[in-house]
Amino acid sequence: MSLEFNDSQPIYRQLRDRVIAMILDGVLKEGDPLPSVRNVAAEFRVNPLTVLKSYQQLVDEKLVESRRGLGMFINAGARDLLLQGERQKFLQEEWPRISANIQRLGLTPDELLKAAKGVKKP
Amino acid sequence: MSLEFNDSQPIYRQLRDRVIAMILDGVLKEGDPLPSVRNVAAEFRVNPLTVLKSYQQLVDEKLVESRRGLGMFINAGARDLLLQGERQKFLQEEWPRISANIQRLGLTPDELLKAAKGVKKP
DNA sequence: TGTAGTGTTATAGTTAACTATAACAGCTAG
DNA sequence: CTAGCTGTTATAGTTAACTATAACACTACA
Repeated sequence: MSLEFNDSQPIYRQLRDRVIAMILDGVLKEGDPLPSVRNVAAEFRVNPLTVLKSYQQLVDEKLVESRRGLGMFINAGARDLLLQGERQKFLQEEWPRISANIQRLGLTPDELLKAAKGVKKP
Repeated sequence: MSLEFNDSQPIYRQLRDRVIAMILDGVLKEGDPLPSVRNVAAEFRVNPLTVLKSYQQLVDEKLVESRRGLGMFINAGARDLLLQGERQKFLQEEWPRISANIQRLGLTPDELLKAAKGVKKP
């Protein structure tokens, strides 16, 4: 595992997004523990405080709960909360800028499909 | 004019993106001068050095040329350079993450169209 | 010539993000 | 109780981004 980081956003926000993706993808289910602060820090060769900061964001968003001595756990209802919140956030704050960009660059649906994450038929 | 800034990226990069958008949109054509460092700084209530930094990025990318005492001017071929470079950059570095996100959130083409920048038929 | 507009550099200070290192606090399995 | 895993806090230092203020260098134009 080496998943690199983008310099377009602070690491702690990228870590947060990664957990959120895992929840939405069902990799992490409600009640599951997050990978421990120290483990993640070691895995990505990052400072434990940076990981902690990303996890505390998730706590602030009511998505996970922290139990001292035990770990951080995904709250009940976290996925639903996300499907509401993140959808709105994406549609209102990110997508308008992105779609404007796509038009500007004259990108076609075909090109976009080919460049999408998982190419359906290789 | 008050166009606000996003906290997801440094201001100087957002300013750079704004100029690039203007070039792609044809608002700024080759040979045209960019709005002056001081003007932009005043307009967005931002430090002149921040604006300068964004402009110097554009110089590094061979998109504009600086003539001391005169201003900064858009290079010949800038638009073509962009249509090549930015397309690749977008398709390779941004779009995969974005399309994964769209799938994850279960967003439909219909919702995306409605939320796009310019709503075609209101 | 001088003035007003350009880009550019210098100095210096604040804040946020990240880092290293270490210790503290709580839980559980042996 | 101890060892080993959790989260958490403390201290302190580096770097990038941004800010304020000022001066310098160059060009066009009246």
